[in-house]
Amino acid sequence: MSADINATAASLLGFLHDGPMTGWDLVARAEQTIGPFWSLTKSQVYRELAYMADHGLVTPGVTGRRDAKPYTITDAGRATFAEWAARGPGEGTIRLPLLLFVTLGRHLQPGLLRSVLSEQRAQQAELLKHYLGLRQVLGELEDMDPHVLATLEYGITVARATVRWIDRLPPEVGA
Amino acid sequence: MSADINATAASLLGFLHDGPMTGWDLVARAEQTIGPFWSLTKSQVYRELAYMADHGLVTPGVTGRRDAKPYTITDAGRATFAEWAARGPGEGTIRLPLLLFVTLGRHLQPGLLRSVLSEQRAQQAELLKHYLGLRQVLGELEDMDPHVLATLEYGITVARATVRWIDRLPPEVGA
DNA sequence: TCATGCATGTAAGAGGTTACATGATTCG
DNA sequence: CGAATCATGTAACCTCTTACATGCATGA
Repeated sequence: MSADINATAASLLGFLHDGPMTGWDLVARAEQTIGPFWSLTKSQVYRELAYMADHGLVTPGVTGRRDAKPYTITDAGRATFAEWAARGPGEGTIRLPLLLFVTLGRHLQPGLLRSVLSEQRAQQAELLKHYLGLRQVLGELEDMDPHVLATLEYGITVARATVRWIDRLPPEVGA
Repeated sequence: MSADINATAASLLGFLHDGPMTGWDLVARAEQTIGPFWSLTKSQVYRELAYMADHGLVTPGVTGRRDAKPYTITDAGRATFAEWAARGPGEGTIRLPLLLFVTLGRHLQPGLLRSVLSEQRAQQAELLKHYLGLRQVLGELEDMDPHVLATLEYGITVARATVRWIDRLPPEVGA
């Protein structure tokens, strides 16, 4: 019946439940709230917005400052989103070159894997620190959505697990 | 100088360091060793193998049983792989609809998020059990590559972390 | 006024998925 | 003999990334 949408478009409809937003806003919002687990590029966003406007899932509002064009979700949009959500989250995509490096470790030049791992450890530790600071700040806000906090918590969990995993790697790895 | 390859092709070259393999073998190998963290489809594999054969990075051997065509990595292939590896692992891609669901939790029909989370918990717990069994078996093998074991360990770490994360989610999530 | 940030969009190409088509071999 | 598995490949399509092009607004 209603228009077919992909996961990217669906996520935009999801964000639009909070009120009208421009393409720019949507990119920023996604980046801030689920950045690492749900990437979006502006090209995708503008394309999906155009498609959805064509199909009546969103309606463009009056152009504001700097050509900003806010889109509002329609009833059809909400219905389409609900249908999409009812199908459940699919499998998702994970492609971690770091893990590929580890798997192929014995075919890499000596030392490369070790240096890659230690760099990665530093990055993850930094990220973890950043997340913890964010949790501190956001946790004190009055009407903070617990769902957004839960996503942050996942980031913390995974970053911490990754650091520990690197620390506990046996010395043969990368030797 | 040498041919430009993408990460997918590079991973195939990596696997081919272990000896000649057919496209079919490569898909199976990837699936078994880094399945969840490095997905490959056969279409991609056959495409990249053809491209690499064109550029002298691999050479097809004589067709064996059932049209099986084994590819052997060449010196140029090894050099190209080493160059690719020297550039380090890039950022990777992660796109988890589950996290999107959590983020958008308050816009989902009542109960949906909770049921999705409990299903996910069951899946992860199952996966964890599977990994632990695998570790048991592989750990006892004599000449098991510690790098492959390390990848498995990452899977265990992340699955465990995910289960705990779900268990510790505050009751407001999905309420 | 000049750099920076806001804001939209197009074009081209690379990468990835799905469906289709074909046939050999093995095992029960 | 029939089903399952091995094995290769093509075609169409969708999705995603990168580079390019344009211009308004703000603040130093």
